[in-house]
Amino acid sequence: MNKKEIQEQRVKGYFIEATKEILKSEGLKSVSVRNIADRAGYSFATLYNYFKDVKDLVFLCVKDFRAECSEYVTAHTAGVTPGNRRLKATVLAYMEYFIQYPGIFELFFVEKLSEVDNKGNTTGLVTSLLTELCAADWKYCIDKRMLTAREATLKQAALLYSITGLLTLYLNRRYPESYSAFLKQAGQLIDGQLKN
Amino acid sequence: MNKKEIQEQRVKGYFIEATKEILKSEGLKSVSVRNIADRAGYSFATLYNYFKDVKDLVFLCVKDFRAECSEYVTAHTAGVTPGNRRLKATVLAYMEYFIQYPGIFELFFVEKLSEVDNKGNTTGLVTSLLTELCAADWKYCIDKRMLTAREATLKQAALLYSITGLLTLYLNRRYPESYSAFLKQAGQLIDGQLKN
DNA sequence: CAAATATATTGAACACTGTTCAAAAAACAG
DNA sequence: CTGTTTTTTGAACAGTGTTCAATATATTTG
Repeated sequence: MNKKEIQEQRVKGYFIEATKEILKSEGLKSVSVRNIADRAGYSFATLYNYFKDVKDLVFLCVKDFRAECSEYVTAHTAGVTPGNRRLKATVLAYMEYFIQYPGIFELFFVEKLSEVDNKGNTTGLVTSLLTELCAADWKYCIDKRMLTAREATLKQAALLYSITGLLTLYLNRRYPESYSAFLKQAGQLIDGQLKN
Repeated sequence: MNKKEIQEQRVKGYFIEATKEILKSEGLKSVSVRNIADRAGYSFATLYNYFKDVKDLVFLCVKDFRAECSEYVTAHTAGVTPGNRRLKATVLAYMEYFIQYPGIFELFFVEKLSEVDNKGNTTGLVTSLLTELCAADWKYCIDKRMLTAREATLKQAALLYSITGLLTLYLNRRYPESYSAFLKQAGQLIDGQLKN
C-alpha cells in the first residue's frame, strides 16, 4: 500500500529528526534509544519497528548532515575568487562546520558502524564530501595550468587526511590548546599543501 | 608507611596490566570495570579504592603504550640511513604499531578523557610521541642544510596531522578499502610532505 | 595469645544502556 | 458492531559505571 509507505516514512522521519536534534545539541554521547524516542513522541520499543537497531538510525542522519555541511560551505564561500583562494576558504568553512557541531564530526569519522552497513555506505558519503566541495576549484587550477591532474589528486588526498587529523586532535585532545592556535595550524596546513 | 605504598602500587599494577591486556587483545569496546577486575583477580568494587574511575585507570595505560610504541619503532628502524630514509621508515613503523593495535589508537586519539585530567596530560604524551621519534632525523636534515628549522617544524606538524587523519579514516571507516591501498596512501603522503 | 582497632575487599543496589517479545491498543475490514 | 490485522507498548534481560554499608582480613594493643 502507498498510504502505509507514506506513514512509515513519516514516522521514520520523526525518529531521524529527533536523533539529529540530539546530535547537534548534546552530541553523540546523549544519543540513546529512550532519549530519541522521548523526543519523537514514541516508546523506545517503537523504534525497533522502523530501524533494525539504533546505529542504523544514527547513520541515516549522515546523509542530511552531509547536505547541510555542503550548504554551509557554499554559503560561506560565495563570492570568493575561484582557485587557491576559494580552496582555502572552502576547507576553512568545512572545518568550521565540525567545530560548531562536534557531535557530527564524531558521527562522520569516529563512531563505529554496526556491521556490514554497505547499504548506507557511510564511508563514501563522508570521504567524498570535501572532495566534492573542492572539485570545481581543483579543476580551475588544472585548467589554468597551475597544477597537473595528478598533482591535484595527491594534494586533495593530503588535504583530506591533514584536515581530518587536525580536527581529530583538536576535538578529542584539545590540541592545539586554543581555537586561535587551531586556526593558525589550519592556515599553515592548507597553505603548505597548496603551495608549489 | 612505605609498605603500604609498595602494596598499593602492586595492586594498581595488577589492574593496569589487566586493562592493557584487554586493550591489546579485544580493544577498547571490551574494557569494562567487571572485565578488568576479573582479569586482575579482584572484585569490580575494589577498583574504586585505587582509581577514581575507570577512565582514570584506562588513561594510565597511555604511558606504557607510548614507551612500547617507541621501542617498536626504534627496533624496526635500526640500521636505516638517517635523514629522509629513516624519517619515512619511522613514520611507517609508527603507523604499523597502531594498525596492529587499533584499541591503542582509539585510546590515544579518540576516547574522551573523563574531566580535567591535567595530571596525566594524555594529550602531551600522545602528540609528542611522533615528534620525539623523528627529532633526530629532522635535526640531521637541518644540519645537512636540506631544510631550515622553520620548514622542519611545519613539515613535522603536517606529518602528524596527515598520519593521524589517515589512521582515523582507515581504522574507523576502512578508507582506503584495502591495506595495500592504505600503505600506498601512506607512502605518497610521507613522500609528499618530505619532498622539497 | 586474645581482644580491639584499622584497613581491604566485597556484593547488593541504583540508574543507566540496547534489545526482544508477548500483551495491549489502535486501525481497518466485513 | 464484530473479527482481524497492524502498531504501539511496557516488562524483562543482560549489560554498563558507580556508591556504600557490610564483611573479611591485617595490624595494633592489652
